[in-house]
Amino acid sequence: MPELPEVETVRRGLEPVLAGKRFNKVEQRRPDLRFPLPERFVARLEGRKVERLERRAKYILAHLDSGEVLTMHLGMTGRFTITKPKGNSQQLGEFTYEHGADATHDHVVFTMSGGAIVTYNDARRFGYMTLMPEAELIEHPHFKGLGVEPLGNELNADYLARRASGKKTDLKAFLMDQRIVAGLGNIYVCEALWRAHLSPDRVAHALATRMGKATPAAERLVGAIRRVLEEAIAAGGSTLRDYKQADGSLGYFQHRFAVYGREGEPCLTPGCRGKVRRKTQAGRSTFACRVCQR
DNA sequence: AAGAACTCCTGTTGGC
DNA sequence: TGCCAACAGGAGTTCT
Repeated sequence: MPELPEVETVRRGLEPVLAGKRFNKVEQRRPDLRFPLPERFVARLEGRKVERLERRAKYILAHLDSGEVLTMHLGMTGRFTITKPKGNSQQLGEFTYEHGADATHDHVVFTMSGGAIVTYNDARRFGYMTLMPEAELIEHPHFKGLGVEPLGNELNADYLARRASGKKTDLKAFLMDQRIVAGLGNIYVCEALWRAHLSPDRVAHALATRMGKATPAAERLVGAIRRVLEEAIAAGGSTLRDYKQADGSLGYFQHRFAVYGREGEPCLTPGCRGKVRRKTQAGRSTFACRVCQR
């Protein structure tokens, strides 16, 4: 489900109920998600304190006082629900959800020392969790080849140009590749390419000159990626704030997309007369305007 | 060996 | 209304 802005929003929502708190009780309701849950999962968590909660790419990382790190990936449909001691619930995910309404896909439940009950729900079970000593994290297959954080300084036009150099794949696949830029997904790749006026079909190495130097297209793309992610995070944050005083429903993803999900509708580029088209690339829907994205 | 296709799983949606 | 194919914010594995 979530891309970087959604994962970051979930992290921010979880932080106050996890960071500095202990796992008083951990319920594991099935042996696996996408992969088997870690060995002795419950025993290694119970009694441990979360020292801090970080995000890397689309992973949420809980650093524990045992020296281990709990990593959580939400896959396509993973979500966390926080139930506060008073009984009202807060959902960090896509859909409105009344806590307790349907526990069919509630797979892991954390009861924290602050009193919050944090439930991981994942219908498709494409999400996963791992638990390992902090030192092993950088060598772990999930993290080792991960590309740069798009909101950090490492993402710049020269980096993109260098990584794109010689790559014959198209820009859509290039940007979806977590080894290049970590955290983008189908929606934000479509949105960033639209903002940069670049066709998803353009060959990736067109971002670089023959000398491997960045092109104006690479510069535009970097700016577009940063801005769309920053705006989305800001929107997620404000939604969460509103929610705290709300009654139990959360319209979480209210961000307005320029192309994603807008097949057949007019392109929003000022002065452009094109329509948004949808096509399938690598089994995923790509939305783009053929007129202003070249 | 890069690049594309296939796969895991369940739920929702839209067309007939 | 029912049925069924298509599709869904991901990414590891297996192919060509």
